[in-house]
Amino acid sequence: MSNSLPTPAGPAGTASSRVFDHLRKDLVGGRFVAGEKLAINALKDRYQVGLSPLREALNKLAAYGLLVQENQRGFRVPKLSRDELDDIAQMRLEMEGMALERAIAKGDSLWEADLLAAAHRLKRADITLDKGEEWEHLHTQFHRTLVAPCGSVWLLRFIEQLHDQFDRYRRLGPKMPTIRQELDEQHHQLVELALQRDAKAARALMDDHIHKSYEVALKRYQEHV
Amino acid sequence: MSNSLPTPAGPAGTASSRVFDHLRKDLVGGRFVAGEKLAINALKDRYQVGLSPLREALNKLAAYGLLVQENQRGFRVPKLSRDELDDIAQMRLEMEGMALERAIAKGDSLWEADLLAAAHRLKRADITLDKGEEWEHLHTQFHRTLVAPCGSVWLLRFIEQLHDQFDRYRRLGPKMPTIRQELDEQHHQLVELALQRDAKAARALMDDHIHKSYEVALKRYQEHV
DNA sequence: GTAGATTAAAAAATCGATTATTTTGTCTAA
DNA sequence: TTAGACAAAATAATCGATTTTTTAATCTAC
Repeated sequence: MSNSLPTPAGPAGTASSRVFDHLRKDLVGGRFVAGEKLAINALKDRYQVGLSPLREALNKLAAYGLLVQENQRGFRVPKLSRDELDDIAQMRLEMEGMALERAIAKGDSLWEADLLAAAHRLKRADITLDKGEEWEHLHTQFHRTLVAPCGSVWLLRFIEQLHDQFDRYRRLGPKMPTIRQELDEQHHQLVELALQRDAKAARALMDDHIHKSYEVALKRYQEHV
Repeated sequence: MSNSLPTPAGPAGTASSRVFDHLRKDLVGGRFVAGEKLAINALKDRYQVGLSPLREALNKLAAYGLLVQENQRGFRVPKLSRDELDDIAQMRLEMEGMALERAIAKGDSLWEADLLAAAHRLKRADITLDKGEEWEHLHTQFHRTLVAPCGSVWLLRFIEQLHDQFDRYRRLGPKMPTIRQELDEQHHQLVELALQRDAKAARALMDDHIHKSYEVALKRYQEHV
């Protein structure tokens, strides 16, 4: 996939790619206030990095949609809005539904194994009572695995981007264990339907899953305003 | 649309945004060889800009998908492939079809006027025998106008991105006047169907339009390899 | 000859300082 | 008071030089 975003940079990566990954996580995880203007000098200290790599990371994040750049007045965290949340959720419905159907048509047995593994890891992390980012990462990974063999690099790319945007809403507040459990069960049902190659039922469930997630995100958003 | 790419920066914009716009045009217009490694120092001279703003522009283009960035080894122009062209075309079918249906459902009379105007300008430019980028710009503008009132910022954003990618293939070689005329007629038929609010027929025509464009792009790609 | 090590040249990434622009605060005149 | 002008401070953008890493070239041991 020659066009995908750089994979997370380990200790060997450049300063720019490391701060990009870190900032992306923090932006998606709600560590910044929506609408906030970023104080570049403060970020320099916070992420222990020089001005040049920092600015390069900020530029990438702006092109990716996690920041807004205004000429001569730096970078801000994009505002949140009900309309945009609705937009993002609807786009997720269309695109992840499409991707899931294709993945079910194309996925091989290696995919089946990966999917089971991803679901298992996610469930385990849930039991181990979610220390920080761990569950979030495995959750992202699960959804990524689910649609991975859809055959379209661009579809996957857009879905990833939409997930990041969606999570800015979903992760506004603290955990909601009640709904969470319901959503977790759907993950396993999704695996089952995928293994049975029941595209229609899987898509319906995916729609429901996204819709329930949307309700969580909307509640968070409304509480947060 | 708080999240869209920066609008073209006039003389008042920053060096970074100006070189971004320029590079974007050149990349889409096939002024670079696919797969080519970019010599940053050469670009500095070519675009008359310092290293910092240039690198910021390159970073944005990489996040946008018009460049590939490899840690510690700079930037390259993405390779072209048949598979990717197919992917892009299929995504265009799905997304522009969706956008057009929604635009027809939502567009008001101002949109109708804009659409007629955009189509007219495009036709005129065609008669005036296309001096350089002019036709390309009006063509982009026409397609943008067509789907503009679809109501989804993210859908529009993705379509824009796909157009840029698609045009890397379509604009590989010289003009093809024969097919071009056929495609130009479709632009007017699209306007007509849009004004009649015939979503179904409009979408069918759009599918055909994209399919014909795809055939042009594919031919160009195959000749170019 | 050829794989592997060594060095020299080139290129990428980063730093520290400078310049340009915006923002803030203060003052003045209606 | 309050709109507008001005100056001072803060911030953004850019430059030029330095450091780091990769690439190319050369050499050596088998």
